[in-house]
Amino acid sequence: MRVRSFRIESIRDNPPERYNGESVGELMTSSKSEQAISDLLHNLQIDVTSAHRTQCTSNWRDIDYSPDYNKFYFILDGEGWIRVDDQQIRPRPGQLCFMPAYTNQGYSAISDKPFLKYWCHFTTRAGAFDLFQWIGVPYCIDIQDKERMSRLFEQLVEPQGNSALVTLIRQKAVMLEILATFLEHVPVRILQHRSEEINRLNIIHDYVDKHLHLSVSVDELAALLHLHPNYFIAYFKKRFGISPHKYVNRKRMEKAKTLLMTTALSIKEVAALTGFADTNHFTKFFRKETGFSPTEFRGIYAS
DNA sequence: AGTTGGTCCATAAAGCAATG
DNA sequence: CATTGCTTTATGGACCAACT
Repeated sequence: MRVRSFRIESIRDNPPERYNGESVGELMTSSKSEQAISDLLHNLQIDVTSAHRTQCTSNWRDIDYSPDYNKFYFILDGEGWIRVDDQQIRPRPGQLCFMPAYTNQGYSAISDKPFLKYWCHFTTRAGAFDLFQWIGVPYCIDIQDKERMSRLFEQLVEPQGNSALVTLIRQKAVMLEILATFLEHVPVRILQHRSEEINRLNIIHDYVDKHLHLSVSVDELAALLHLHPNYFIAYFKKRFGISPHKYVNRKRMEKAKTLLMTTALSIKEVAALTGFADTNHFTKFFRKETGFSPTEFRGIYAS
């Protein structure tokens, strides 16, 4: 049996950064935070559970509930009231409202002119949580190009495709486009209660990045976070949706692909730079992951 | 020489349950 | 929440063969 020793000495040169505990959370201005989020986005799973264009009635109302899906309202006309956590909003036509999953919400008509709106329910799974359990965004924004947003929602509501398969894929594509447009126009911050996890993911990311040419063991990574290897594996997988070892391998493949596309290094050299002592194994692994042998891949994608 | 592929097997990684 | 001991699973390196 392998004894997993806890190696304190390997921690010193890379101490985990403590989050400073500010209430607002960290604005995602640094590439460091974006890095962790884009790591999470590697296994983003998007699902649209419903999408409609609805003329609400005056009894449109629910004042206390917590859905397990996110919602967008794109207001076309009318007026109404929305609450997310303790923030109350009176959205106007032309505004896009976002209500994150797992937060307490309420909504109500407030006059005899209830909302006419596009709306959708969707999830954006990233690791253990929904993307919006990692990041915080404003709940209501003005949309500049209202025609375009209307078109997108129309496509979301009535996705076009010559088969159920294509229709579903189109719908996901449109949902992603709406999401991207939304995220493009809002400040994104790391949610405070997730910042420690984001920091931890960043520590792992940086270490793996720097040591990819060596073989990075799970024990080393566990030591970085001062956690027992067995616990670390479970922790990492639960939070980030991928086992540490698979994460490292993903990084190795990303680097291998880049090297194959952008350099003329031999396969042997690429293997060495991505932590494979053995070219045979590198080739086999690469084919398993990409469906191509390294030289095939280079032939297809190298510029 | 360089690359790809197959099989074997030691051991690292992952999973599990008990415990503090 | 985190650690620990134990079991199961999967990986990756060694070695060999074939092909360009």
